[in-house]
Amino acid sequence: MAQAKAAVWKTSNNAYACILAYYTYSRLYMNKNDIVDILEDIAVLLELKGENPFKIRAYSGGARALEAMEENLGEVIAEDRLGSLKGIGSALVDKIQTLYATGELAYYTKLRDSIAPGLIEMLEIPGLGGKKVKKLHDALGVESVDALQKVCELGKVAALKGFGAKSQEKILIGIANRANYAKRHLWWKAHDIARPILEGLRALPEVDRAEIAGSLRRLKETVGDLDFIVASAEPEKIMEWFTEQDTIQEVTARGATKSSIRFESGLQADLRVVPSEQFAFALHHFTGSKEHNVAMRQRALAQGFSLSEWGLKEVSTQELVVGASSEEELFSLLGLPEIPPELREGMGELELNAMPELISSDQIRGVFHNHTTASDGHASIEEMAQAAADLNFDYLGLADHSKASFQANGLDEARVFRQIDEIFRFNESDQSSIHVFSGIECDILSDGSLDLEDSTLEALDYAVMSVHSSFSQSQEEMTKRVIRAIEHPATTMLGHPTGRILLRREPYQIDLEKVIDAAIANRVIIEINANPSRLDMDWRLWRRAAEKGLMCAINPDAHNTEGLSYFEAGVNIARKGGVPKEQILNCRDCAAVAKWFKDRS
DNA sequence: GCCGTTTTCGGCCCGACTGTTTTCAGTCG
Repeated sequence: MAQAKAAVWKTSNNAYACILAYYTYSRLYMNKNDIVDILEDIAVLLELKGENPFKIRAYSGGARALEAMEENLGEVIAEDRLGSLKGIGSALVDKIQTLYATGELAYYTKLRDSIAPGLIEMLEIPGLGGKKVKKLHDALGVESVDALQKVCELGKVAALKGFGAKSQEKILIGIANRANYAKRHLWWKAHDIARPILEGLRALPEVDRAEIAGSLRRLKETVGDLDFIVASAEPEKIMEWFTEQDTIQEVTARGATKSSIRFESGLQADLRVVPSEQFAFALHHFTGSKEHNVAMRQRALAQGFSLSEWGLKEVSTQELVVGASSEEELFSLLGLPEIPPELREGMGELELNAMPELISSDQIRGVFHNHTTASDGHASIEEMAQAAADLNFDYLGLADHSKASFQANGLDEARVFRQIDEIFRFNESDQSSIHVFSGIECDILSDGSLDLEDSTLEALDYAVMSVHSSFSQSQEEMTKRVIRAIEHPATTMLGHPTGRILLRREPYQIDLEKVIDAAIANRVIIEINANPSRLDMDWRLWRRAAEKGLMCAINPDAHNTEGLSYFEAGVNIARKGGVPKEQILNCRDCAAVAKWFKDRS
């Protein structure tokens, strides 16, 4: 349901008008994902209409069936095979074909027009579903969140049959916290909250096993909520411990085997306690992703089994197959090698012949692209080097800003040479337990030229080139600009290639396919900027880019000593992208790195 | 609205939890 709500939000009002105009005037066929969104919208709208729940389910089921279909939609329609998909009957065939061919659907337009947009927004309030929203609308004439707040404050909701004082209070709290609750959270911050809870759970004597599931376990860059899965024969005591954590703002559900809590940041956490024999299945199910689970269930069905969080059943007899004590065994029951959680995104991981070897943090020998007090950092060369040594690194790269980044106290030519000198003296001194490479984070100016003289860049060990200005250029201009910088002989690495700030700033327009090809052709490294708010370049692009030969560097972009530890977030992304260690510069020793800087091999 | 079929319509995934009601409806995942 959460997904259906999101879909409505996505295609509501103006957005839908844009999609419609796009397909109406472009003579393009509507793509599969837009049709899936519309089917999900219809399901939500029907819910608000108080329609037959099975009809509603038929629409969301149809959306899922369409989404899971791997073949080309145009071909399937042309060959008249749409109706043979399970979950898509004659009515949906008609609607999907109409949408595909015209981009429009009168049934949908009429349905949308009959429902106040405010009602869809009301579904975002926890505890309110289609039926309750309909009741609030029918009984009290409520058509917006604002109106709902007013009737709650007047006590009218509590007087409604089926509601009560508690429901009214919950709605008011839900309205007040709506922005927070809808938020996603950076993996790094969510992990900080989750780790002590997981450790606490594991320390309880009643707990056999405990894991964190969901997108946190899959190492997604942002996380919606936390899912803890625990194996135990005594759920009561675990529930008690979980719901009495002092970091909790609110307990939103507390049952015998399932509880939900909310932290001050708005982050929600669910805990499920299952018997030990179900643990592997529950952990796998709640780790997801949804797409991965769909693919797994399809594979099971093809072998005569039905897979769920409870276990693996024989379809013909409905009897449980022999259990699995681990996820590895679960995968093996379906003839698969164990797929690491971070690869479970429904992106063809079931079809991989061999699982890629994923790197680990202890293979990282050092990091590049970090700042000192010379520009906008908060620690000196010595302090940063000591912090790097404390992390057991063999080397540290320092890359302060160049002069165009005036706001960051960027270095001009003279200051660059002074810093090179300081780093040289540091490396020669007794206090250096690790080697410091002298680098720069040089601005790529708006025309693609570089912010420092060639002779200055050549005096450095390496140079990271980054865009820090003119973000609103067209995709064509930006792509050309960045590729020009990549083609400069002094360029060692490209910094944060899209400039995105997660949950805050969209990436700038850039054709990364072309950028990747140019980087490969020029032996230029693209970084994984490991700042938890960036994680740029995105993991979704890495598998294919690495297969084509792109080199990677994991760069914490640290502005203080603590920031060096962000490299762990970059390791997560390299794992998720399946980048092999041979193509990660940080996995090489100091001499090999120096060699790469010299001749790029 | 889909499916399967005893072909013309009945059943549809389901368990956990909350709140309101006192046996159940609605929400959530």
